[in-house]
Amino acid sequence: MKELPRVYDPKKVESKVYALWEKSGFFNPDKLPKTHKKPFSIVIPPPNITGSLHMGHALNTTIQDILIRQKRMRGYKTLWLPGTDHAGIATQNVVEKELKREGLSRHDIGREKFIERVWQWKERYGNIILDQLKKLGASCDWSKTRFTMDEDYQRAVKKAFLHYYKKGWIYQGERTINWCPRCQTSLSDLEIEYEEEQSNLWYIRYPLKNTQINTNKNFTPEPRRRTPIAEQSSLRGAASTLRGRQAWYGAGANQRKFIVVATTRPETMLGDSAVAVNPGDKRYKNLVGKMVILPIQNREIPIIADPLIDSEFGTGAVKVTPSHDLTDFEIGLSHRLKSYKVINEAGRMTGEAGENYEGLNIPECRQKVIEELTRSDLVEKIEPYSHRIAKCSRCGKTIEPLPSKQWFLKMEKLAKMAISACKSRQVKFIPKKWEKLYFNWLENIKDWCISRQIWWGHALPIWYCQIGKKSKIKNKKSKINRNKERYFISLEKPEKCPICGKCQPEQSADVLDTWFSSALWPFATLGWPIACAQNKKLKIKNKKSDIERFYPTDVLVTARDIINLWVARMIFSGFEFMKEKPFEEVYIHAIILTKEGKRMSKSKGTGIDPLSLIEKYGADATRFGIIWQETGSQDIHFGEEPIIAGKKFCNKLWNASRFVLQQISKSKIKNQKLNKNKLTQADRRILSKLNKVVDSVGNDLENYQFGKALRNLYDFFWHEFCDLYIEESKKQNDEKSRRILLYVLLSSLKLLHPFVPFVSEEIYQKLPKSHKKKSLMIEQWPSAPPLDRARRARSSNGVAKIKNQI
RNA sequence: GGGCAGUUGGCGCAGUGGUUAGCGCGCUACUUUGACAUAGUAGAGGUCACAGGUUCAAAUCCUGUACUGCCCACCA
Repeated sequence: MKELPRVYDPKKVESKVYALWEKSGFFNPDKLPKTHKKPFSIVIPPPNITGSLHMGHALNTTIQDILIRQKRMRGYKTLWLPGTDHAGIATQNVVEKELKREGLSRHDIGREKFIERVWQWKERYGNIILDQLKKLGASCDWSKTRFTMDEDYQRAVKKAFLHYYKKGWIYQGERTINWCPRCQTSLSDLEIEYEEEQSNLWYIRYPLKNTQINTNKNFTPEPRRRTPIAEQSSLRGAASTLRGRQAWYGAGANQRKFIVVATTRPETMLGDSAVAVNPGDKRYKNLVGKMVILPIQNREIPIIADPLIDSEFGTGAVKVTPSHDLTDFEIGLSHRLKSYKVINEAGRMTGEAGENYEGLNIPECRQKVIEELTRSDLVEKIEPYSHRIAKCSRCGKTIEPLPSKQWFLKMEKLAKMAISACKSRQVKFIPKKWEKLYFNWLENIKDWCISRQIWWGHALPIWYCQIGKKSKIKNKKSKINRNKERYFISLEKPEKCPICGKCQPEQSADVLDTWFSSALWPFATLGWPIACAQNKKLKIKNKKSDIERFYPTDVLVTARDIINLWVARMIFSGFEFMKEKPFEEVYIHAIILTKEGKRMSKSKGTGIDPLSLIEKYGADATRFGIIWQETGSQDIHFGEEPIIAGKKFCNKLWNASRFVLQQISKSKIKNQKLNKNKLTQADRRILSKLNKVVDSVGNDLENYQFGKALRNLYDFFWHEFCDLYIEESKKQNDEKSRRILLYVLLSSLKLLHPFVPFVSEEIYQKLPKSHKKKSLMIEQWPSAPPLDRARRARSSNGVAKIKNQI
């Protein structure tokens, strides 16, 4: 036999071994040996096509690969279904950036050309991330790769939309929603991130009706008094500060001239519809129902009482701007307030803001408003204030709440379904503590704004009649909405308009929230709805479709940040469309942070690229190092040291194997039983320790304790096998001990394979033919005799049963 | 404001009641012996955040404190 190199070189091995696996076909459940019957399936959390592998993916992928490889070796018919997500806004932004380098915007080339451009981009770059998963060793069935914008998938999405629509759960509404002025689209609450920012809290005087205010343009106000720090901290808000100032809170309401509101956004006062106080706030009791004059706009607005107001904040009186604040919108609804839209979709002031302000951007307008109010002596004071500003999670720009016509999905019943699925333990979170986050969101759910004003995504299957607005409707039976705008639902492009019978209807310009399509992932990828429709035919032929065989899937592996964004939505979608959970278990793994415990971020340069780790240390070492640090759902402060340990370990494994291979080449190893009586103390010890590790690793993997399993294996292999037994065998130097060497090595390779698949496979392939199958992937997972602690404790007799297996 | 984690040798972490608290990386000394110097052998290094309590026994259970991190929420 050719001498193996002294040092394990992953570069020479990995691509070769991966090619061997792909050629074997064993990634595909239907090409596994016939003995693999019981299905075990995982659908991958589809990475964005814009993504490139980061540490989170590496951890996520490695865990799934460990599960799949282990189950495959245990004889399951394993399917790990890969794919990618079209990632609406993210992808659109990337392509827009590309256009920008050419000096173009998407509007320059138009919608159709733009979408074409995105597809081109996808063809070129969209599968990069999947190739990167291959570098890690992922044993996905690539023949089943799916994309959330595949033709079949698009059909599934439309079907789902229609389903909800028929149930009456989809409706259109004018609401104040989160709007990103840069991405030019609505965003759901979950697509928003908050950033702490230093700003001010402005205290503004709103004159009560019938109060003269100084509108003299030449009036010079007294220098503004900054509230001394001591006073600020000793007093909660301004209420107490002002209490002493008879002018505002004096003995009788009659003496008051103003009500003071506190705000972080003075520019929105141009769109105020009311001033609100808490109903229980005694300070303002007599003012509720009175009118104030909104400065600048000189509009009469009421003082109202609403329980949403926190009387502890500021002065306890708050300006209400239904158009530009989500809470204010709610208040506006319940008090039937008029809504003034003073900021437009581009983040500029509208005509409604007044001609002096129209066209200004937010900071300009803010400054101008403050100047104007100061001139009229209506600024009570300005306090420095730090608060959290809503930012677009895709582009990082500040969110602007805006009133906008959007499509919503009613969440009440869906949320209930998702809650009961988990309460009844049909779907289990591991670790269980994450259920809390899930319940918390579902129990306080709002309807889901599913429309987005971008171009890249699933178009809403909604069509508008072009002249229907004017004509009367006669056909009442059709799915015609009777609002001002006439629209209908159609999965295909309609030949002619069912409403007016004449026009060429236009499809809605909106697309669906990316997560609407991701929510269908576990079953849409397996062929829903087409495969479900065909199931009857297949039954006659005694065949089963993928969806029948592999749905529900066994486990979903993901991180906590998308529990609500994605996991919850998959759960209710599964029940709604398949009448069945999408997965039994949800394993929530750690998040990988920098060594200092900070978020890894590309822009800050704190990220570590797993590909460079693979390049430097090899894929096995990278997997090893990541899993080594995975201990439950404790966040990982990522250090490179364990990867170095992984590299060393691979080398150790390689060299121990070299030794064993040398030994067994001395004489032919026969497959016959060991004579128990001839076993030495060391023989018994290693066999017993092997049994123990088989047992514990099996348990650890069942319980998703990957780091623990790996550490157990490491200790066993390095310290028990290499340090003790190999050294001992050198002394023994007989056939029996060589047989034990081979047996323990082979067992170790099997146990280690899910963790370090490349090196273990490479070594396996070097074993004598009589001792191996086509690939380590389909070797039988070792099994230890049933755990018998009592007996094992008494003596090292655990070896009794194992000898028959050698 | 609410919730959840964490605090163990230089660094990153295991360890959920019971012998001298372990591991990786690093460090010190010696060893190139015929698998491996990406190694072997030996070793240094920790009052297990702090304060109480439960117990025959606590890093481990309970209570509180401090610090750090994360998440959620309609503090405008």
